[in-house]
Order: sequence, then C-alpha cells, then structure tokens
Amino acid sequence: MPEGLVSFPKATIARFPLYLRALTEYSHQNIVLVSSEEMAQKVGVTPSQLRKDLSYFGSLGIRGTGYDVSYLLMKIKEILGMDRKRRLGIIGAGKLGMALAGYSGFQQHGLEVAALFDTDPTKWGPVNAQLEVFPLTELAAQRAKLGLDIAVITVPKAEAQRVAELAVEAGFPALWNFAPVRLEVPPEILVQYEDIVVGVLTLSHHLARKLGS
Amino acid sequence: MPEGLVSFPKATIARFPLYLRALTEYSHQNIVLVSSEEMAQKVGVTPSQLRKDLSYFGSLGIRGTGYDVSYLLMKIKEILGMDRKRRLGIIGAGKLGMALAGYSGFQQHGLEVAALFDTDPTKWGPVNAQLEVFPLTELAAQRAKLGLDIAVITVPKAEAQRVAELAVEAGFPALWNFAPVRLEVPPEILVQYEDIVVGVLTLSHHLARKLGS
DNA sequence: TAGATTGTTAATCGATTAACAATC
DNA sequence: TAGATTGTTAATCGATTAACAATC
Repeated sequence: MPEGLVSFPKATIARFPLYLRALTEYSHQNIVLVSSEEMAQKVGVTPSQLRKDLSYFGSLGIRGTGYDVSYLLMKIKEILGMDRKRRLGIIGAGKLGMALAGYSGFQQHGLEVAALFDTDPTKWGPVNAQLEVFPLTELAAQRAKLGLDIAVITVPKAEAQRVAELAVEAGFPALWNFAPVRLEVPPEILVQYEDIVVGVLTLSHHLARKLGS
Repeated sequence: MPEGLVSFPKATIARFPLYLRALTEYSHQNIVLVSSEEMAQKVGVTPSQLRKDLSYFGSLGIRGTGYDVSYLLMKIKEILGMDRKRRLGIIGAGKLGMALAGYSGFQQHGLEVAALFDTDPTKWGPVNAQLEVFPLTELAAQRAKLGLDIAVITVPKAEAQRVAELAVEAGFPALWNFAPVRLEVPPEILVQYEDIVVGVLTLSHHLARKLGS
C-alpha cells in the first residue's frame, strides 16, 4: 500500500511501541526470524491484526518464512520517528517533572530530556552534569539552542493552559500534557494527553461490577 | 436502557474520569445545571457522544433543562466504583513505586495507597505515619488485613510475571501493571496496563510525519 | 514441487455521529 | 403553550477478524 499523505489508524500506531519491545527482545536473544503467529502471541494481539498493522507500511515480511527481526526493528523505529533523536523540555520542575527527568527508559527509545523550566528561582541551576533547570522566560531561547521538539507540561492544572500557550509561542510543534485539563492550542500543534488516573479508575469500575460493589 | 449483566463500551468507560473532573469543577463553581453542549465542549467530545455515554447508565438528565451537576457527579462516582474506597498495594518500592505512593491525586478519586512491598530488607519499615514497606512474603497477610483491592506492579520487567503470580495467589482481584510486559494470569483477574512510553512514541510518530523526519 | 506464512480482501463487529421524537 | 434539551434511533464511519490467494 503506497504511503502518500494518508494517515494510519490511531489504534495501529499505539500498538507499534509494543511491537518495538517484542522485537528488541528477540534481537537480544539473537532470534533472526519470527512469524506473525509467534510475535502476536507475545504481544497479546491476533496474528491477523499484527499483519494488518504492518501492511499499512509496506510489505515488511517474507511469505512462507516470516519477518526478519532486525529489518522489521529498523522499519518500526523509522515509523515511530526513532531514527532521529527527540529532545524533550520539561516545564514544571516539581515532583512529577523531576521524576520524569530521571526516568531511564527514554534513552532506549530515542528520547532525551534536555532541559527543565520553572518560574521558581530556587529551582534554577544544574540538576546534574547534563541537565539544567532554566527560568521559564528562557523557553524560546533554549528551545532553539538545544533543539527541543516536545514540551512536557508538568505544572499544576491551573497553569497548564498558560504554559501551553508559552510553549506554542516558543515554537514547540508538540506538547505532552500531564495536567488533567483539555488544552486550547492551534490545530497544527500536536498534543498528547497523559492521565494516570484514567487507567486505575477504569479498573475500579470493572472491579465494582465484578465484586458487586 | 436496563443494566443486567451487559458490559459497556471500553471507550465509554475511559471517558468517565474526564466527565468526573468536569463535574467536580462545576460543583466547585457552584454551578447547578449543565447542558450536554456545555460539558462536551469542556471535555473535548461531541454533545452526542456525551449523551450516548451517559444513556448507557440510565436516564440521568432532564429533558429541556440539562444535567443536575451533583446528581450526575454522584452517579458517575457510583459507575466508577468510587462510592467505595479502593486500597492499593504497591509491589516494588523503587523510584516509580515511591513516586506513586506520594502522588496526591489518588485521594480525591477514592483511591488510597495502603502498603508497599519489596524483597529488599533495607527498604522495609515505615515511610511515614500512615504507610509502611513490608517484606514481599507478607503480601497475602497484609492484603487480607488491610483490605487491599489492587496490586500495583512497579518492579523491573524481568520480575513482573513472577510478582503478578504472587499477587494472584495472595488473592488480589485486580492488577495495575507498570512493567512493559504482557502478564499471563487467570482470565478472571482484571489487568490494567500503564505504559508511559506509548504516548510519547505516538507523538514522535506524528512529529516525524509532520516535520518530514 | 510441497509446505509455510505473508499480504490483502471481504465480512463482521463496535463506536461515533446526526437527526429527531419525546418530554421537561 | 413554546422553547429547550435530553434520550434514542438509524446511518455512518472505522477497526478487527477470518479466510484465502499470492508467493517465498
């Protein structure tokens, strides 16, 4: 299927990070080939769905044989934009912001926390050898200087909208928002919402139905 | 629509925490009535979708008038199982586990971190006045004693499956898994997966398409 | 060639939206 | 009653699955 300017099912894209992980593991185990059957089972989807998902991006397997692990790994990294390093700027150097800054899982996915920003002067300064908390007023300057791609919003709910607007003005093309509010931004800005409470509340709902309370 | 033993669209349930938040805010602002139009706009869904979602749980509004904020709030809390307090036991007192234990947003959603567990003896003991890290061997005993409902898995990937099995043996009906692996558990056990990297990688994908790299 | 497994089509399933009758 | 807004139906849209032809 030719690519062109089409966009792909949201649900498909959301499964690619899972495929990525499975393939990384196969690669570490020196497994060279996998079938859709085997990999689907590992990831928890149907073989049909796995093949369909991959087919949106071309003919990535070998009929009668399966998928070449390292080739597919490369393609999926490309699809997820991991062939180029993405730099994150975290706005809000509170508990959550600092916890994210210290998260070790980003690196292996081509992501790097390159700066933090805060309005509180007591927080300004180096965090470690590679990382510094800057005044929020330096957002635009540091975005350009450090080549930041994604603004991570970890400020309190009440400040999230204002901070989002600052990030847009500063030239960020994408926002990753941890504040539990809907952001009003121009349509060309990409926004990803992250909400820790949604998952556990749906669990709570199912628990209530299951236990009858 | 009568309830019976039917289950509701997953996507519908996932939107209820958003409705909950909007209603909580209206309530704080002493707003008594809202229309589906107004509330949908705030949450970022269509009015049709909001009304459809609510309609699965009965006739919760007043035709010609709108929805009574406090009544709807009560119903949604009920639907999400928030009428009863849910107690969480966090397995893995590492960085992530401790960060979750300190998260202040749980309380207002009827959730409470009531215990932590770890195999490392240097971590055992009180965290603060209300919270203690227990040896993992005490999982079953403390689950029963403290009335824990949900096991939160924050151990490294390699240990997640083993820990999940221990939690099931200990009698937990639900698991909230932060380790990036699929868990094999009996079908009656509820499992919710949480994966911080999925969101930002889909953002990275869209960014790659948007910027052409 | 025979066996295996992909890539793709068509059928099915589920979720969203638009429109409007019901009713406050 | 007239105006407003819900609850619900039917149409649309999108995603998943099953089946199989293509092909290694």
